[in-house]
Amino acid sequence: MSVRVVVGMSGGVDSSVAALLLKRQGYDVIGVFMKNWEETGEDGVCAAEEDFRDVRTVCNTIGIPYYTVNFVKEYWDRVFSHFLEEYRRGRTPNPDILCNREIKFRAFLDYARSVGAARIATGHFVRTRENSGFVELLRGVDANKDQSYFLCQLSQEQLLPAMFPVGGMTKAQVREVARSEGLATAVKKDSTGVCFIGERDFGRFLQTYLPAQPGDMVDPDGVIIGAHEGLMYYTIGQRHGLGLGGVGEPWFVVDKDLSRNSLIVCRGESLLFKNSLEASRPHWIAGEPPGEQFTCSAKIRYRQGDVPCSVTLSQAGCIVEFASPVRAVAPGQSVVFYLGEVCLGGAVIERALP
RNA sequence: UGGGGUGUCGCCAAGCGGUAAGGCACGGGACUUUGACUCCCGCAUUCGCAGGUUCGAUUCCUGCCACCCCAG
Repeated sequence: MSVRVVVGMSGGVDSSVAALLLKRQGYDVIGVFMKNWEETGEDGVCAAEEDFRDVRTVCNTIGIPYYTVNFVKEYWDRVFSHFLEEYRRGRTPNPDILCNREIKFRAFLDYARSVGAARIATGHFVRTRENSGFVELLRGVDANKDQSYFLCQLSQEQLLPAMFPVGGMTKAQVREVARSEGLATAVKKDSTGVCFIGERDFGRFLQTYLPAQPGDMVDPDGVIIGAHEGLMYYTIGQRHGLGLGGVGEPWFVVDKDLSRNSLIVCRGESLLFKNSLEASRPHWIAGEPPGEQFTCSAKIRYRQGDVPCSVTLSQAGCIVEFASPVRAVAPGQSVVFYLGEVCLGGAVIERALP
C-alpha cells in the first residue's frame, strides 16, 4: 500500500505538476481543491468555478481522484477577520502568510489526516531538508519564484508532513512538464492578488468591509497639501493614487498618523529608507531562535532581495538592524529571516526605528 | 483704471518667427499568490480671448480679459 498524499490543487500549473510528479513517484495521490471564498470577482465571474474545472480536468489527465473541501468559514474566522482588523488599524497585513499557517497547512492538513493521508503537498516554490531531526524550509530553486517568504510562519509539525514537488524546479521547467504531459493548465496565467480572493480593485474591495474616513494629506512639516479617502487605502512607500502633482519628484506615502487621521506624504523617497525596525511575535521554523542575538539576512516584503542584518530578541519581539537601509518599512507586513538558503522564520513589523 | 509683471495639458514647466520638450498627476499594460514598489505605453492640431503683421506666430504688434506685485 503506497503512501497517501493529498495535494492542494488551486487550478494552476504549479499544483498540477506537483500532483503529476507525486503520482509518477508512486504515491497514492488525491487532488483536493480548497474553496475558501464565496464571492464572485468584479467581472461577476466566479474564478473559483473555473479553477475547479481545471483541477478536475488535470486530475482526470493524471488519473487521480479529486475532491473539494470548503474552508470558507475557517478562512473568514482565522484569516480575513484579522486582515480587516489590521487595515482598520491603518496597517498593511499580509493575509497570505496567515492563510498558509491557518488554512493550507492547518485546516487542510487536518482534513488530509481525516481522509487517511499522512502527507500533504502543494505547488509552492520552496524546498525542505532534514537537518539533525529538524525540517528546514529552504528557498525555491527558482530565485524569481521563491515563495518561502509566505511560509515563514510554518512550524515543524506543519512542515514535517509537507511535500513541495516543484520547489527544486524552475517555473519554466514546471511549465514544460505540464506541456509535455498535456496538462490543461500548462499555459494558464499565474494567479495574483490575495490568495483565494484574487485580483481586485483593492480600494473598492476594502470599502465593502470597512468604512472610509477621509482626512488630510500632510507633508512632514504638517502642512496640509491634499485630502485622502481613508488611511486604509494607502500603504507606506505607495506612490500612485495620491493625485498630487507639481514640481519635481513624485510624492510617496511615508507614514500615517492615526490619531489625526492624516496621511503623511513627501516628495522623493529619501525619508522611506530606514536602518532598523521593531517586529513582534517572532516565529522560528526550528521552534527556537538561533540565539538571543544573531546575524542573518532578512526581507521585509515578497520579491525583494534580502539584506544582511542583526537580530536582537526583545521583550516585545525583536529588533532588526540592517547593514544597508531598507525602503518602506510597513507595519503589518512580515520581516522574514534567512541564513543562506534556509528560511529561519519571520515576525510582524510593528514600526520602523529612526 | 499710475507703474511693473504674468497668462502654454489637472499641477509645475521648456519654448523667444518655422510649424507645442520634460517632470508630476492620471489612464492602460507588464511584473507579482499580500498591500505596495518598479518597468513599458498613452496623454495639448493647441499655447487667456479677439484682431493685425508675415509664406508662416506660442513666439512680433494692437485691444480686451484674468491674476500677481509696487505704488497709492
